[in-house]
Amino acid sequence: MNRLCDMEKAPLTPAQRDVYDYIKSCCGEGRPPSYREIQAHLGYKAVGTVQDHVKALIKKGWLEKSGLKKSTQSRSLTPAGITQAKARTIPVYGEIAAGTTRDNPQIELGQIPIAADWSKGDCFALRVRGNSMIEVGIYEGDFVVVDKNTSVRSGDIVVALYHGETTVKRYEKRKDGQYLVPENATLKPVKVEGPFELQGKVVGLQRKF
Amino acid sequence: MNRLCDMEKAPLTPAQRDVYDYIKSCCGEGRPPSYREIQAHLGYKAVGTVQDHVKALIKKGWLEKSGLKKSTQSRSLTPAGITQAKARTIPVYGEIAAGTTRDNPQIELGQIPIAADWSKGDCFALRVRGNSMIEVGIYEGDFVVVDKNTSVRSGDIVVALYHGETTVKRYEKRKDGQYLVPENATLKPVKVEGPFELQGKVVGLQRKF
DNA sequence: TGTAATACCATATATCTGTATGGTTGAACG
DNA sequence: CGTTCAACCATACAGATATATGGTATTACA
Repeated sequence: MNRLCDMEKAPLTPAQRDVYDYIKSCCGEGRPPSYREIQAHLGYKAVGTVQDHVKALIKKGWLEKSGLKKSTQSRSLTPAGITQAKARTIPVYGEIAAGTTRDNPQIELGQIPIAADWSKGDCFALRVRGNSMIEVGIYEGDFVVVDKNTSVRSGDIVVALYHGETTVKRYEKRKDGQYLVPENATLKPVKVEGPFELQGKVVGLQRKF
Repeated sequence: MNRLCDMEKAPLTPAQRDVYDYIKSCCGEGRPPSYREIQAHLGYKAVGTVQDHVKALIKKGWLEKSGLKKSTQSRSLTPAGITQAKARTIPVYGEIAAGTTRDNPQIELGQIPIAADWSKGDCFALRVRGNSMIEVGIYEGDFVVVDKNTSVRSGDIVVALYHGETTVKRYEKRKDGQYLVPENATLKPVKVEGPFELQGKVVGLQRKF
């Protein structure tokens, strides 16, 4: 299989790839490694060996030093191209519980990045349960990105809290009241009666296969 | 609107929240800060102040030290309980042209962020055209995230270049040959004959509403 | 009044970390 | 043959880093 991008980078030697892979994996798990951690992991007997490889990797454009100042360069090695550019991270909730009071808190499952241009406002992500929206391509397990502050109009897909349950539905304002409409032929629209809360408008979706 | 998260932990004092927020933001941008970086950022005149707050944050369960050994604890402070999402930007191609040579380069439409844990390998995003995969929730206009290096197995959703066209399909290896199978009842599987190329495996999807 | 908690400051130190310097070995190349 | 280069090893050191110790001032509380 040919390579479609990253052609500008010079190819790596096996030893260099080992070093690069380890640095990359460390960064993915939290923080960049120190030179001596790389040394230990790959079984070298000298730091200088790591220095040589890192120097080569930087020269070839595979690594960058995030440390701006010379004074704070400890653990600053990161793979080039992994940037925070125009991304922002938002919290992921497994479930939006009723009330959301101090006694009934939200559980944050993690953080996911979204493109900054998806929304300017206050957002969160919600893991979708159920198949009520499969006809618009929203599946169980997907993460919907929800904007809390955008005003909701009739026809928008929303996250609503109703009868103590959080659901993703299409919101419709009809003559005889408000409706939460599923996009699944086997389910029927629900007329909203009593208290309910619009948690926000769905502005995006992410799915991991 | 009310706050949806982080209520289960003991509440933070304003000073503690400042420290926590800074650590969290640093982790999102690449690497955890050192005590002295926290000190400088918040304008303290002593490291001990930071020590006190960090100690309190750990005790209350807001922070964790990822450094397992006592010997390597530099820059090991990370928010507890949440897997810090590393954002990674990948190029978006509108179309994957045949050949992909130096004379026929890829046109990069932009960059989008993905969670770094989606894939370790070389990735790109592709804007989906057509409705051949609507039954697995891939719609026109969606961005599929494609991993170039992951090995493709029968049954995977792939991006393939065939007859000069780039398509998203399910790849199947049958007794009588290779097939590109659409997930749309109105379309039929295509048996691959002649040259074709697997551009990569679809590992994720993003949609903007 | 005593005591505990918060929020600071000042100083000291063992260890970690990046970097510099110089050397060895073996393969590739003209 | 000499040269280059990748891939190592050994040692040294200035500055960064986490940590420990011991302060002061304020507030809250019983």
